[in-house]
Amino acid sequence: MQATLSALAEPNRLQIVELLRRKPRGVGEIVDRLGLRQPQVSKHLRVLSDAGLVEVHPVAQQRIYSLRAQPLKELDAWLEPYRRTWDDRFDRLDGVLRDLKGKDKDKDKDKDKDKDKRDGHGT
Amino acid sequence: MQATLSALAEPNRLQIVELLRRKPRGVGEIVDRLGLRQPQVSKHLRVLSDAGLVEVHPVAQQRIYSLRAQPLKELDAWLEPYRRTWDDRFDRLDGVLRDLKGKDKDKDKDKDKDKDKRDGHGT
DNA sequence: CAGGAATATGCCTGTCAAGGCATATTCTGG
DNA sequence: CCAGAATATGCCTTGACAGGCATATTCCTG
Repeated sequence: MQATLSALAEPNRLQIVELLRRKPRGVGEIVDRLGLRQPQVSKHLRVLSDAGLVEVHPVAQQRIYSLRAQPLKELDAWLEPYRRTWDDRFDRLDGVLRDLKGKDKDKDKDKDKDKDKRDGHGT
Repeated sequence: MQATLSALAEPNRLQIVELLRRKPRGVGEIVDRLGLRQPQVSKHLRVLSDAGLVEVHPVAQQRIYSLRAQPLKELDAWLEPYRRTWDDRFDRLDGVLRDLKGKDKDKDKDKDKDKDKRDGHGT
């Protein structure tokens, strides 16, 4: 996840990924389309490859790079819990604010703290 | 999109976001939970804020930060075209490879290549 | 108004990553 | 084996950025 995000955070890399979304392509074609230098594209592809975002298939002296679905699926899965809150959770801010304003000394115990304890974030 | 990805690419920032997914929190609480130094947390929150990922609500001297849905929704939307290809498109690699092997001077039949003259970096 | 809590900012430093460039590497055909 | 195409690597330089720390700022309370 972290790896996926880091890899996609680079603009050129993101473009490469978007380019590969259509179909697999050789390095030269990517160089051509994005107007980048060949070595740099190779390096970006390396990073993407290390992140598992692309895979390569040699054809003669060419290397055809194609997208791998898994990392993006994981990103999709990561978004899942957020999707769930988009509807009702976000506007509970008011409640929290009100709660904070009406706080007193007894809150030192943090009664709502232990309920946060059980999270289970997997990334 | 780019901004969102860059912001989330930083591990601590990602953790902050995941922390805020549960509910809005003040800076101090984040500092406490993640074991980071306060100034650094403030800086990360600043970045997240600039990226539109969080918003702040002052309550006395406290600043309550909460998640904003939009950027994540956009990320979700960005994934949409990929979701579509996860089923059938990715294994068309064989076809492309076969195609490349059997071609001599026949370039790709894509026609959107004339607009790749752009040098800028785009979004 | 003073004191103090909660945050934000400024400055400095070390690290790391991206671009540029030359060159190595791999593969094909003759 | 040689030449050449397609791609990868190594080295160097520079800029962005995260962390550390001191300090400024804001706001509440007595």
